[in-house]
Amino acid sequence: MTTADRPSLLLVEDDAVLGPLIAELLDPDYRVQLVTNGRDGLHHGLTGAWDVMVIDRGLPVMDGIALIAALRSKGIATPILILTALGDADEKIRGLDAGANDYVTKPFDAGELAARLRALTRTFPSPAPAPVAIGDWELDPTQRSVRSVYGHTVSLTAKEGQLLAALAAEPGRVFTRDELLAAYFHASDQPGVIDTYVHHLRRKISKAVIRTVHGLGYQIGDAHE
Amino acid sequence: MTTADRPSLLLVEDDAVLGPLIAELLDPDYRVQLVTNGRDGLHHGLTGAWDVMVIDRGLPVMDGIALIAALRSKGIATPILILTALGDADEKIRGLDAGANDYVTKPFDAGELAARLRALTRTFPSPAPAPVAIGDWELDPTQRSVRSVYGHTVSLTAKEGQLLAALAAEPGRVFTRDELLAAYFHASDQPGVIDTYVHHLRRKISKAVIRTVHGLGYQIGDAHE
DNA sequence: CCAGGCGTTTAAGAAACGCTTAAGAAAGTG
DNA sequence: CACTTTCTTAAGCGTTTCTTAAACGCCTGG
Repeated sequence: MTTADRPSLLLVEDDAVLGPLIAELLDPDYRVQLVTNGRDGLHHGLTGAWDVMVIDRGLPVMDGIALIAALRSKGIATPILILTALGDADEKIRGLDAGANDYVTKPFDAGELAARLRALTRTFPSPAPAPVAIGDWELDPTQRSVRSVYGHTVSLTAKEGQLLAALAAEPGRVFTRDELLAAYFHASDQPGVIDTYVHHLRRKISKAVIRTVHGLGYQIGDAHE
Repeated sequence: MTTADRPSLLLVEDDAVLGPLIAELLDPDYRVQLVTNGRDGLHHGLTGAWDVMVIDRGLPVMDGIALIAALRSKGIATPILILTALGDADEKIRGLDAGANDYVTKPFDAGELAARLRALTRTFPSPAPAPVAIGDWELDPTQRSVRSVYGHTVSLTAKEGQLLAALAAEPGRVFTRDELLAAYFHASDQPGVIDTYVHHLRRKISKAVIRTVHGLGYQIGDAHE
């Protein structure tokens, strides 16, 4: 997962034409995930770490208002913008009071939508991703450092952090050098780079954290204990 | 300051009829202070502790957009709603990008305005103007000076104070240059400005206060144990 | 047990990044 | 309006990080 990318946006829109259109419209500025009904919206909204959500008022399976109320009741504080054809004042009041932060009616101006999204993301800084546990250590991706269970903190470089995060993402799985290379380094790099960074990590953290699988690659934790 | 009463609302509206009308409309839910020009708006906005502001787009003495930009550049983060007759998309974009959080066009529905204000005040649970401790230093709430534990006082410029306050607001968190830039400087500024102010702060206060995280940004406190 | 492959460790050049300085532009002040 | 302070840009230089490469040691199959 790349960290310093565009903000992530969850778009819940059932219209088969409008959905992809809006997604494309927002694509230059956001990493857009499009889902087409309320149930999927709820699932993604609860499980993903979104910077902002755009939700259609009228949705199949689960209504937009109900979706927002459900998300808010679960403690999701992500800014939400309602996008809908229903423009009368009572509808707006109901949507905003359900927990939405803004309300835009179709037809909408693309620039205005973008500006309103900017205003929302500006005031709600993205929540920090959760730290990853690795044996006796804890990796904080936002800070690029690992802290041992007894308070000692070691700071990592960008590549060291990416490599460690990649391995820790699926404990027990063996990653080949080529997999790691393709995901986090330049395509032109030699597979030997990985060895070098594994060495750096072992020196900084502890030798036992990363295990070598001879002839295959590297692995973290969870072998057969 | 703020009692456990209704939230405080600063209304900047020059129309002699509409101003008192809106004030009366909002009176059941807010403690409304009405001023009728941009200069007074700026003065009240800077000196008072407001929960939310409603600002007219077209104002005598100082334009609404200019007023908002001025408030934001001084570090005022209070939610702002623009209320205006100018409804075309470009105007909205300009207003929102100047730092407003919402934009309502006249004629407006009273219930919708109230709902949008609720959405704004709900999401911003009122600022906490507490003095901030930074290592051996204490940052004055006015953000214009720091005092060391042994009485020595150093005065800061506005930007220096804002930068330090931003970093100190979340000790341990790493802020990227872009985050700091977006929050407290003009959008057109180069990220390098941050480096310059970090240098100024380190010279005025002490080198150890602000930590560099290579490739990411800057951080205060909470890293070396 | 030996040989060849594979992994580990070091070192060093290249590239990216941050620090510092200086100077012009803008804003504030009397 | 002139003066001072503050803000912003840009460029040179030093440091950290990235990548390559080569020497050395360990593992595994025959």
